[in-house]
Amino acid sequence: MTVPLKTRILLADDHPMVRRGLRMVLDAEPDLEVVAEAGDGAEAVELAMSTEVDLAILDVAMPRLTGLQASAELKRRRPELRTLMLSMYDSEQYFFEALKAGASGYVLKSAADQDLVEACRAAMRGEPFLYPAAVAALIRDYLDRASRGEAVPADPLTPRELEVVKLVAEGHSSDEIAATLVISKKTVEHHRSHILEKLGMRDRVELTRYAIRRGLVEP
Amino acid sequence: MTVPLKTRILLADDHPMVRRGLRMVLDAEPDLEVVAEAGDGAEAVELAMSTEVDLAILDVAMPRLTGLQASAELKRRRPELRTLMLSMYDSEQYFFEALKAGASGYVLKSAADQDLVEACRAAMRGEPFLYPAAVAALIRDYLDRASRGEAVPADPLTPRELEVVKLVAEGHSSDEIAATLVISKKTVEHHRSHILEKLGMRDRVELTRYAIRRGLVEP
DNA sequence: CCGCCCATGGGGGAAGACACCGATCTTCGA
DNA sequence: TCGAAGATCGGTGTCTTCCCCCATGGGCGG
Repeated sequence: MTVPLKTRILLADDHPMVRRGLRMVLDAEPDLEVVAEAGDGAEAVELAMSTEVDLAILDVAMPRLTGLQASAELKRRRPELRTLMLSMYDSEQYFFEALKAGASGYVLKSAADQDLVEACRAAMRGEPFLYPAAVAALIRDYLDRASRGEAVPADPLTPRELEVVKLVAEGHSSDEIAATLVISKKTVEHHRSHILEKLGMRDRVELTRYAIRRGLVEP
Repeated sequence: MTVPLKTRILLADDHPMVRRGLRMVLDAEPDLEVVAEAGDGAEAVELAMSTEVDLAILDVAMPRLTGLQASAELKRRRPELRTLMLSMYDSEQYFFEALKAGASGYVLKSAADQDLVEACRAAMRGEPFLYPAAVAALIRDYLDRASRGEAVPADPLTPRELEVVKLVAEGHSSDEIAATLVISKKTVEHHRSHILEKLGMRDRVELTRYAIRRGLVEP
C-alpha cells in the first residue's frame, strides 16, 4: 500500500501548552503531520532551514524574532516554503504585514480549530490566502488596491521608530530612551510624535498596547 | 466491567483553538474528561452551576469575568468545586491572587502540557497546590506566612481602583475618566497615584501592561 | 539634479501626569 | 465606640508628554 504524502509542518509558538494542543489538532488529520516545533522565531528559522518541512505555522508574537520577522526571513531564504500566521488579534495592520511578509494565510486563535486545518490545506494547494471572516472586507480592499497597482501597505514604522516604540512600551522616559539610543531627547520626542501621528494614536498608553499586539514587548 | 470514574472538567479560555488543543490533551487521559467549554468567565460560572463538573480550568485573562473573578465567584457558590488557573504569565501577583480566589492550582501556558494533567490529578486528590517550578520559592514564603498567621496578600487594588486602572489602560485621560466615573479629576489622579505607589510602578505605561497581564483590558 | 524620506537636533509652549500636602465622610470590623 | 480604610475633593509644584515651529545632512528614485 502507498503511504499518502503528508504535509510536513513546523509549528512555532512560545507556549508549549498551546503548541501541544495545536499539534494534536493537526496530527489528528490524515494529511498533516507536525515534524518540528519551535519556541521562538529564531529557532523556527533555524529548524525550517535544517528540517524537511513544507509548511511553517508561526505565532505572531514570539521572543527573539516575531512571527512576521521569521516569515519574512524564511521567504527570503526558502521562498518555496509556505507559511501561516497565527494571531491572537484581529488586526488590520498585522494582517497586511503578514501579507507583506509572504504568509500564505492568517488565522486567528479565536477561530475554530478546524479553520487552521483548512488553512493548512488551502496554503498547500497554493491558494493565495485563507482568512478569518472578520477581515474579509480587508481582503477585498487589498485586492482592489493591488489590481490598481497601488502599493501594498507596508510597515508604517521605520526600524528606528520600532526601537523607540519598544523602549516606550517598556516604560522608559524620553530621557532614558535618548541615553539608550545615544541620541538627543528631542530626537526621541520627534520620533514618538511621528509614530503617534502615523498610527493615529494619542499617547504612550495606546502605543504600549500596539507594541504588545505586535509582539515587540511582553505585557 | 466497571467504567472508571472520570474527573469531569469545565474548560474556559477565550481562544477556541487553544481550548480545543487543551481539550485534546486532557481527553487523551483515561481519568480526565472535558464535559463543558466556556469562552469567557461569566459563561464559565453559568456552566459550572448548571453542569455536573468536578474541576474548572480557567484562563486568567478572559472577557466579561477574568479567571480570577470567576474562580472567586465559583468558590462562593460551589465551594466543593476545584479550580485550576491557567496563565500566560509567571507573575507573583496573580499567583497569590489565584490562591486567594480559592484556586487549587496555577499552571503556566509555557509549562509542558503534561504538567496540566498532573495539576488536574493533584487538584482532585485534594493536594493544596501544584505550581510551576519558577514560583516554588513563593510557595515557601506563602506557607511560612500562613503558618505564622499572617494575612494572605490580597488583591492590592480596591474595586474602585480597578475601574481606574482599566480606564487608564484603555488610554483615557484623567479628565475623561473623571467624566466617566462622575467624580472629579483630582480624585482620579489621587487613585492613579495611589495605585502606582501600591504596585511600585511609575507611570501609565507600566500600569497598562499590568492591566493587560491581569486581563482587565485587551491589548 | 531635485524632491522625498529618514534620522538627527533644537525652541517654545500648552496640557497632562505625577508627587506631596491637606481635608471630610462613610463603612466596617475590632 | 473607636480606629482603619476607602472614596471623595482641593492646592501647589515639578516633570514629562505632546504639539507646533524650525533646520541639516544623507540616501534614493524619478
